[in-house]
Amino acid sequence: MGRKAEISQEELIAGLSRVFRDAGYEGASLSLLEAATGLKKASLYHRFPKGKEQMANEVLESAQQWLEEQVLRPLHGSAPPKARIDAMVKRLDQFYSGGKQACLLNMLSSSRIHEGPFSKSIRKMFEAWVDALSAVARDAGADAKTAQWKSQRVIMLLQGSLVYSRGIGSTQPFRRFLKSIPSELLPSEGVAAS
Amino acid sequence: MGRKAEISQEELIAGLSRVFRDAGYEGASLSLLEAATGLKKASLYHRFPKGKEQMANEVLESAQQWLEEQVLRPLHGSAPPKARIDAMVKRLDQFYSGGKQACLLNMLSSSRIHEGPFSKSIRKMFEAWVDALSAVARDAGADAKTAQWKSQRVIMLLQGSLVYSRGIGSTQPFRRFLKSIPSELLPSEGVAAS
DNA sequence: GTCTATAGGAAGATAGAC
DNA sequence: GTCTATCTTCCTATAGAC
Repeated sequence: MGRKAEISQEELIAGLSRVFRDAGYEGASLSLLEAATGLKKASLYHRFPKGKEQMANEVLESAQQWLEEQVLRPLHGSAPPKARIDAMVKRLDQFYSGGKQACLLNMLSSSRIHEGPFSKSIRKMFEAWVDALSAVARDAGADAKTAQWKSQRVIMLLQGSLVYSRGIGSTQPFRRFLKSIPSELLPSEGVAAS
Repeated sequence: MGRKAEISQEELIAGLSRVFRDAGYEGASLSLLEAATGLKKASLYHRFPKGKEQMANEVLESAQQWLEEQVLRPLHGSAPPKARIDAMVKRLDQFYSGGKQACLLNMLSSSRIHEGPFSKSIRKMFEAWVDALSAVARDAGADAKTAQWKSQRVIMLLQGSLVYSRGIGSTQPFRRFLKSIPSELLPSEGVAAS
């Protein structure tokens, strides 16, 4: 076991993640992954024997873990709805670098690799996220159906604002969306829960 | 000049478009493009001497033309706001095959090809679309700022609903979004314009 | 655990027959 | 205008030295 400046597992995944997020699965060539991690192809294969697909899978798992710990857990907490939402907004702003970084769930859901080895994880993440948001909306007084609907809208607006921001070359739509999240999920003025 | 069952320019572009829309730029290999069009690589190069990038460009131009003729023109028309919106909804449903087909503006805006030969077209299409929607919202009584805001939301929801639909493997979010467009753009009950 | 070197194949692109 | 055949480059993946 060598010592020296071996790259940490965390930094490694972070580097790979950056590439997958802005090039997509097919666009993420081993050369780009080399450049982003500072590791040579052969070294990447040492850590990920099953190659690029395994790299993408571990990046996705890492994102899943981040989502659960940093977003879903706070959302399911017992703080007031507004506080839970504010916590999520803060994390999202960091995670997407204020709108400059794309979402893995978008970038990995096309990959023509036999209809998708990532599909299942992606679907589960979307569903868990919507569920967590629904819980907040219900706690804020919405009925189940309304809560679900509002939550799906927030997820769609998140994805859409990232696509739109990238498309027009400005992070403004994403940042505006972040600020609008509370009003998307919480009841409008004067509507109190029972 | 041979006769026979030569593929029409329209069908050709349609075939290429399908591939770019569900595989993205990097994922759209010449083999896939061959399969989708029935033309061999060399024949594709005969029609598109600059190769794949030109194919993507012409597909994008064709989408732009579709957008202008089928969506922007009706939106800028003189029919009642609700009718103009309904016309757009109908076209969108066809164009995205009820949510089964992705949007070029999303799928082509990552391509790592020197920061994007498509960026300019994509930005212009987004902007033109938002402008057209804004015109409708203003005609329905919204002030300029509100109209712009609502229009951007519709575009984000469109993109987001497609991403989300693909992610969870169901077209339901897209179809629900389509039905919600009028209420997104038009003033809510009882709020009359001056 | 990381590297250089290279195998093996698929990708984008071209030449030239028909 | 379309094809088969070929070229070159890039990609994924492996072998083996250190």
